[in-house]
Amino acid sequence: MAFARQGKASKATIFDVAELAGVSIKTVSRVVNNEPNVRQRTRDKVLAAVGRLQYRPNAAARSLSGRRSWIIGLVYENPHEFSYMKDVLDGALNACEERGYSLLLRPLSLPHPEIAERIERFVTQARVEGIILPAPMGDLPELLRLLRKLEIPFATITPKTLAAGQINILCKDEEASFSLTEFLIERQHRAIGFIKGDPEHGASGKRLAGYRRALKKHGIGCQERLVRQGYFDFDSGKLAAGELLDLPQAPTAIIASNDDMAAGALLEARQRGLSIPEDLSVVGFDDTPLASRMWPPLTTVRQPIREMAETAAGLLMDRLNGKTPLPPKEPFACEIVIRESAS
Amino acid sequence: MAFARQGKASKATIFDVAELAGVSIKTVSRVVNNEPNVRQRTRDKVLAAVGRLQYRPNAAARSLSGRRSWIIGLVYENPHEFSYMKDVLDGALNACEERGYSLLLRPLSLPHPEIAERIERFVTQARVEGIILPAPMGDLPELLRLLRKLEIPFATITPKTLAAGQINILCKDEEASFSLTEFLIERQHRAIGFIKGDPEHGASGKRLAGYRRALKKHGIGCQERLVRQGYFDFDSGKLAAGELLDLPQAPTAIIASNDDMAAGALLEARQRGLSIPEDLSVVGFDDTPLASRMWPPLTTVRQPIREMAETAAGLLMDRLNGKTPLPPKEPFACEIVIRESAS
DNA sequence: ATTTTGCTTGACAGCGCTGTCATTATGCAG
DNA sequence: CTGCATAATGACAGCGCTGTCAAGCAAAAT
Repeated sequence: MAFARQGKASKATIFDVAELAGVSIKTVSRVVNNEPNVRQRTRDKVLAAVGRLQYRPNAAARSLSGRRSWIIGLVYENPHEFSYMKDVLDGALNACEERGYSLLLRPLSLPHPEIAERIERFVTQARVEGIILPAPMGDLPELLRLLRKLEIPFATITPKTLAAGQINILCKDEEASFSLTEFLIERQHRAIGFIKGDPEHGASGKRLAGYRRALKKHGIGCQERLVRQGYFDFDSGKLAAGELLDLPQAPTAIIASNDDMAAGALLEARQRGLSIPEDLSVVGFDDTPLASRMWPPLTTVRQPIREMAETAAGLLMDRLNGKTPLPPKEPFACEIVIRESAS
Repeated sequence: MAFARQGKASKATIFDVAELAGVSIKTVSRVVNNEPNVRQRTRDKVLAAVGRLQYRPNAAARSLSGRRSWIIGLVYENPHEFSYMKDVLDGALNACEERGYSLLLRPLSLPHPEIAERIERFVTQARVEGIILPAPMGDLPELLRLLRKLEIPFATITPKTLAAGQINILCKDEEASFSLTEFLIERQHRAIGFIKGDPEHGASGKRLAGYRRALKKHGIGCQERLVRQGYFDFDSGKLAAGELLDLPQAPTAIIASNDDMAAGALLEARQRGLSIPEDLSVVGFDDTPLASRMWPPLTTVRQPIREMAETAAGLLMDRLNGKTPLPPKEPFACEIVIRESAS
């Protein structure tokens, strides 16, 4: 049917559809929302009218009336190196689209003096129904307290400590780190340096634990001087690597708790004239785009961040819709990506 | 159907505030929206009540009633290397927060068979008021046609061709490329290879033009065999660099139209045993985090993407609010960041 | 045949806010 | 003081949808 569509002016409402289909608006509502107890014949009539009028329910009206905003929030620390967050974003967006939700973003820089205020405004104004908290947001007591007070359900991604009564998505960080360390041990490394991640992140402790367990299993004492603090950023990785390489008996391999720090370590080594991997092996975590673009390409651990975020968002929305949550999921598996920075 | 538990967040309504302040709801509305013609005394009373009740206007009600969604959309091509988009996102988010707007994202992968449908649904469902189109979205005829039909204002960021009657944000790509090329010429390079960007992006043509103009100015003929096609991604950069280095008289410097391709070029050179910058200089565009993390750190051009996006979003919202647009802005300036990949 | 049950459908009252327009202060010139 | 312009304020009708509840109706049960 060739309707002269006159721009946005001619927006069909539920009334128009009801009239065209010869039913009540309530029935249209039922069909559009896929509610049960509508005869197939009726459903078809309505659907036809919807198609003919290009009807799209008005989100604002739906929210106001239904007291549901169909919005979830993603609260994150805004990092310089965004690749982790990009995956989280992609996953969350995907899950939202599937279920007809919208996603609102709220970047934060930590530490933030008015976290509570900012988030309260965020939640309260847009009527956000639930929130996704990628690391390290899942471990801010003040934030968690606020969300509980507001009775806003949330889903954490790789938190340090599990949030009781909420959705928590994990991955096998400890095991991955264990395997990565063994990988190095198998290649005859005995002095393996380790650069820790930001202590605020859940992954940091687990990665360290995996490293220690592997050393122990192979009868290599873990020397504390080989373990240095980093903060998941390039500069701290470079710095920590410098300390390690300054040691009287410098390590022959360095495990950095993420790729950005590994890149820093690589640079530091380079500047000292070391060649990689001949003089020093370096490995990282996360398999960011950076890892495959560096020279030499970085051996690293790939986590299914995208899927984890998608799962987190999906379970959160299911919960908001009253579906009983599945039994707690098995943590996601990681995978070592072998490239050329270690031998 | 189970209902999401409505948190305590949604408490006071405009009625409560009106009652406490002893005025009508309309007056509360006026104060909250900063409308004129309210006596100071009254305004204070209302504000006090707002504070006491922690009142936050309900966005859905406001949208429904005011026929304004206070939402703008960001439609982007979802790239593997996200740093450009991260800056766009930060800028847009910032502008939105300042003005009380929400930002909705819609990633797309191009070419997309149902662009129009997807975007129409996006716009129409959430009642998006305006859209930000970072490159290359500003040059999709089908998309622009749709938005015009829907009467949705938009702002393009570095489009190839200016969108008439809309906001267009540009930067001095041509000049930056000119300077970058001169930088190389001053260092005695005479055979300078150029890897073009994705022809769909506005920046690609301008960067090429700047390169050509610089060669011309210095009396160096532009040899077409030194210009290769790339697509802004790592692999295409590597490939193009390979072609360039296979030439009988290979270039001594390569300009890649972005950092990701420069990284690819660097890898290719490396694999041929070339050392950078002694045997080959390589420069890029964008100053992504990658640029400073590579070895050697990349000489590149920094564009103020964040500010550009913030400006785009800001002007767009101003326009939506009936403010007369400022006279067309001067294109944003770029800056060469000199590091160690060229000499 | 009549009642019961369960499936379908519709009438209607809001949800919380803004736009419109009427009404009431207030200020100021005459 | 009076009258009139103008500033302040309020009454009220929706915006487009969903929740509630009651009514209609057909098949199953008695």
